[in-house]
Amino acid sequence: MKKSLNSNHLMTSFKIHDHSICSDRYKASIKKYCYQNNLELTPLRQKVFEILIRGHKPLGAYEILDVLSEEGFSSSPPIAYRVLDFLIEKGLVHKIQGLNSFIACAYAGCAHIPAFVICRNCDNVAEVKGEESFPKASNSSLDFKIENAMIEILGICSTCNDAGAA
Amino acid sequence: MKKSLNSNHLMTSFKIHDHSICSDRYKASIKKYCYQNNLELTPLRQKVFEILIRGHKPLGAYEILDVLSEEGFSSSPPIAYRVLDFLIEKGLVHKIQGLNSFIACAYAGCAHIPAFVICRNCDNVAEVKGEESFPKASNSSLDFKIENAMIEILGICSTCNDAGAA
DNA sequence: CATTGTTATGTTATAACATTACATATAGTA
DNA sequence: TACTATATGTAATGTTATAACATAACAATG
Repeated sequence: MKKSLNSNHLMTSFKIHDHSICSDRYKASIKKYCYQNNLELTPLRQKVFEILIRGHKPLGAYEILDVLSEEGFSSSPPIAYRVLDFLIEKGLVHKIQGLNSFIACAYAGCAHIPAFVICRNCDNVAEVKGEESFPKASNSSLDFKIENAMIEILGICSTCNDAGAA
Repeated sequence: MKKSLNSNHLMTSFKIHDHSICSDRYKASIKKYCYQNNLELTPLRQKVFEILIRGHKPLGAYEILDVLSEEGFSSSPPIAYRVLDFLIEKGLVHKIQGLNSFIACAYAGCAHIPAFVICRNCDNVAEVKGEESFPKASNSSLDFKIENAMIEILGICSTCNDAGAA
């Protein structure tokens, strides 16, 4: 069985780890996805994605703009929002509504309902597959046609918990 | 067994119904809750809550402010946000993150993880209990201490679906 | 009954997040 | 060449939310 990107993602997001491994996986993942789907991975798009995968913390649009500005790119708001819209539409990035912020998809190219596990202490976020963790969110007995779902779980990760965070 | 407030809530939110029944239930519910918990249910708080329970559509803070203004109340932003913060803190109102809007709690006084079923056509929203519909959101095998969750299910309600909404 | 403390309300200004509308650039192609 | 589509650039504006400060209303206490 093929191992999906970051199959042990939940553990790594909240732990000290060699992030270059994550980073390389994300990069390979977006390149492959864009190539297979004939999507233009322009320098700007690549840059925004690269900024997002520097860590496991979601970034706000204006944080992304600050980094773009520092690194020589244009940085008026639509620059970020347009690229983010593109990446979100293609399923390469998700928006975390509760934080008004954005995070690279951990399962790009793999149909899923995203669910996020958010540590309120260290701000790291792990993505898990909603349909596995919360089956009813995608397959419900409700008299309702489900199209999409937002699942955001808040709390304290084990690392912060062990360190005694309130 | 005691019937909880709006046990058939999911059905009524999306259907034509005698809303005065819902309305009376919400009002009784907040009064009882405030009385039991020694909370001041001031005219402003009562008004904001009353505005929210006029229908099953969540309202944005500025929509609430417009109504307050029309109906002779002060209407600078903090007026609404402060009352909403109070009502949210007490569990009488929830914020729907995906819509930047607010809705009265259907299960006030009853500990629960709220989950929302949102029709993208008619904008009505039904609240269901997250821990019943999505048990893993509250009781997880994840190595993570869950404190809260936001579950928002998007799609088309049966009424809109039957009416042929795209 | 004056003082103090507390909770709630009121107002201005501004921060933070997001979009509209329009201009320019670039690449492919009839 | 000129037409088309896509991507990027920029100014202005819209929307959502909070900070900071001032006042009102009321209860508790000496």
